[in-house]
Amino acid sequence: MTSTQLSRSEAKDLTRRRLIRAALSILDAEGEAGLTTVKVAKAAGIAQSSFYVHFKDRQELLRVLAEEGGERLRKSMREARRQAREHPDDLERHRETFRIPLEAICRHPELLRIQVRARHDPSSSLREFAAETAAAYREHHAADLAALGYTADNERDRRRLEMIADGINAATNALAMGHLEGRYPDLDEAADILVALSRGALRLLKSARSGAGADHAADQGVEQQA
Amino acid sequence: MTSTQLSRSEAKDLTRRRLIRAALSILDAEGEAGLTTVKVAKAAGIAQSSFYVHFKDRQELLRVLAEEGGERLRKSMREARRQAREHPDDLERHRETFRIPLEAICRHPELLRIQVRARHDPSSSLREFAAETAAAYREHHAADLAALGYTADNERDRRRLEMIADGINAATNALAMGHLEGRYPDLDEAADILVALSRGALRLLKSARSGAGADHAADQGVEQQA
DNA sequence: TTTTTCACCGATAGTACTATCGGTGAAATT
DNA sequence: AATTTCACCGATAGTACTATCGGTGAAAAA
Repeated sequence: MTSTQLSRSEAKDLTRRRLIRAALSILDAEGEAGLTTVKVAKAAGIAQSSFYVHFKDRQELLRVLAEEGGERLRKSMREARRQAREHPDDLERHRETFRIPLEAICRHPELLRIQVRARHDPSSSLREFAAETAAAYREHHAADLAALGYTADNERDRRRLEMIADGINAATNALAMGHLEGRYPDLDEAADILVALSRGALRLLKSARSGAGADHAADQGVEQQA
Repeated sequence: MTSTQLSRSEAKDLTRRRLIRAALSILDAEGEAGLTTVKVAKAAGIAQSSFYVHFKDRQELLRVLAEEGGERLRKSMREARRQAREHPDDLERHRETFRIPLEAICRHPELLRIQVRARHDPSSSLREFAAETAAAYREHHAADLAALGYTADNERDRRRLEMIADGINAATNALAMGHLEGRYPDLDEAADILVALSRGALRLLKSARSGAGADHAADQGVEQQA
């Protein structure tokens, strides 16, 4: 009953969408090694040879998946930032900055899984994409922290801010994964942990501004001042 | 000139070691998909068919690699803890707790890479091993934090401690990777960041003990708690 | 010395996949 | 209505890998 007589190009486009959707699902479920033209075509309901009507070769499918996935991720991140910024309360904004990415990951865990996997697999065709995505995440998170009022105005602080963002980012992924695996039932609690982690690190950053030169010799005095 | 007439079993053992060494190197360089009996045998200097003299099949090689890798990792971790505990000074010990794992990772980055990769690859034969290793890391880190004086004596605190350990662990990996990629030249600085991150989170843990009004979690009425 | 063992070899059957090719019928164009 | 286009099909060549098999010579055992 659904078929409203499709034009040829509409039908082709639909098939292409089915292929991509099937590929994404297989990629998540079986990994890049399990993503074969046979499986994708079968899952999309066409002959294996017809796969090549839509993609030049297997590589091109991977490339398209990377673009699509990247676009979804970026969109998801933009939306998350927008939401977080809306909160008027300072503390609440800080917390939202961490809770929303957690939720975003939990909404599309397959994208993160695929990205993390590709990032560490030297044989992956998606490696470049994964590296870019990871870098974008770092910068994104660094910008978030900066938006919370922790500006870095010299080289050392900028590097530290990037390290903190990198670490918080990794922790966010780990906690989101733990939540999905059922180990951490409460996402809000995970957000609290992230807020607490970032507080400690950002205190280091703040105090660094007042301190003098020597790299880590300085932090011996850091301890916990009021 | 090196050959001191080896006995047959000695020669076989040597070949086996060569196979394992070659396999580990290929696994790191090309990923699990690139690890073929052809490549491993060739790299070890024997015929492809002779591979089966040493291993029942490809799976068994993977299994052995997982065991060997796991053993090395555990040994490395044990040693790291031992060293960290030796430091008499409190602050220094806290710092060593984070610096030493960083160094351990940098000494054997291939083991972490392989583990992380396997952990996120559903098609990996090493997945179970990777999951166990990751769990061991979490517990290990939680124990380290407990050793620093942050005991968790109720269910909520234990769960939080585990989350913190998980997050710190992920951050440790991320910073070590960043160091290896050349983004963070100074490992000591990375250790400082980790100390700072943990400080903030552990403060949350402490304050939880003193009672009611922690940051935000309290308002959820979170607790069941006997 | 004679016999047995066995680590290693080359050849090859079997499997799974990628990518191409010519054919087909319905949609689109003329 | 006649013609062209093209999404899809089945068949298949080509490639890369796994795993087995019988053979060989030197070490080990008798």
